[in-house]
Amino acid sequence: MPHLIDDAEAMLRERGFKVTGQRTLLLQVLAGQTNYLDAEEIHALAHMQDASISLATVYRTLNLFAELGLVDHRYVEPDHRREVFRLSEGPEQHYLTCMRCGARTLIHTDLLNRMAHELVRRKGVSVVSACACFTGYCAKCTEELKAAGEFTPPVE
Amino acid sequence: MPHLIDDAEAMLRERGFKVTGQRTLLLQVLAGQTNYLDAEEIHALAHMQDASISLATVYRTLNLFAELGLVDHRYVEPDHRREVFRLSEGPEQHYLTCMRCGARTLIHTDLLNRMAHELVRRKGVSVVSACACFTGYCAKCTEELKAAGEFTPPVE
DNA sequence: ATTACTGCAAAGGCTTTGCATTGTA
DNA sequence: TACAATGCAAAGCCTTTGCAGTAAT
Repeated sequence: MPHLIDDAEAMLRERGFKVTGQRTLLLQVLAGQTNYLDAEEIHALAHMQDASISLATVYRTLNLFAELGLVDHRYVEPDHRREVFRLSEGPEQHYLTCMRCGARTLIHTDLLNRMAHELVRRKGVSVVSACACFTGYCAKCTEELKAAGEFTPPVE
Repeated sequence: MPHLIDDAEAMLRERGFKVTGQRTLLLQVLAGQTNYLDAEEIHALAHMQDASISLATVYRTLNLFAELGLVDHRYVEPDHRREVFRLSEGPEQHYLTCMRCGARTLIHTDLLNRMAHELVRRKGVSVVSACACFTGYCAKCTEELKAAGEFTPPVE
């Protein structure tokens, strides 16, 4: 875990960026999370360690990290309103977001990767990032809605 | 094609909504397009027929149509900034959007549908909509970048 | 005659940006 | 000492909303 942060800082220096307290702090915050968080959530966590860090810096830093490939950034909520971020180590994660309770159900992405590969092979394009957003109801809400007879059968 | 509009208008009436000139016009505009368009593009097209139609009405109408299932609405651009709309007849379409020239490459969605079905089967969830956004370079730009030696091999 | 719908302009929510200041190298 | 990075506040961008007026049933 500290490894990751050291590597990231080395990368920053290598590319001529400065290693500031804010950048180190944000790396620590991100390293402590496995889920995707939005900028405000990340800011709130960072703020506990350094009350002076600004939201603007959080945005600027996350965007820099994304450009450097240090973080994944995606839209996960059904409304695609806010972007979410996560350190980019580890496997890609995709979710189904529940329209009723907001719960996220993790999705295996082997099929998504297959789609990307097929695209490359068949169309000659290059895929830089793939994002899948599923919207619907989580298992619990699906049950409850069925039990209540309020269930309009969805697309599938 | 007029069929489609008549059906939509019948549906509006059935559900207690009024069939206004603006709604009919927007149905016509949408019926004349196969691609996804954003609200401003749709407004521009409608504006040519009725200079008094407002962007607010376009948004309200598109959202109503989406709730009624008359239009698909999704985020297609890499930045996910603006939502795009299309009449929901016809098969789902997904794209890879080129980061260099903006071109959209159509993607077959059988694998995406398989993903959705697997999700339902394995996790007990219900899938209402699935959205896949691929970002990268189109075939032409991939070629050109390779030729220019400017190509950093992407994720795939 | 109702009551939904529209246009306008203002507000909302998330993100970016200009500028003076601070801090890294 | 240079110059990138920061904080603050303002602006940007897309979308929604309140309200008074208009139009569909």
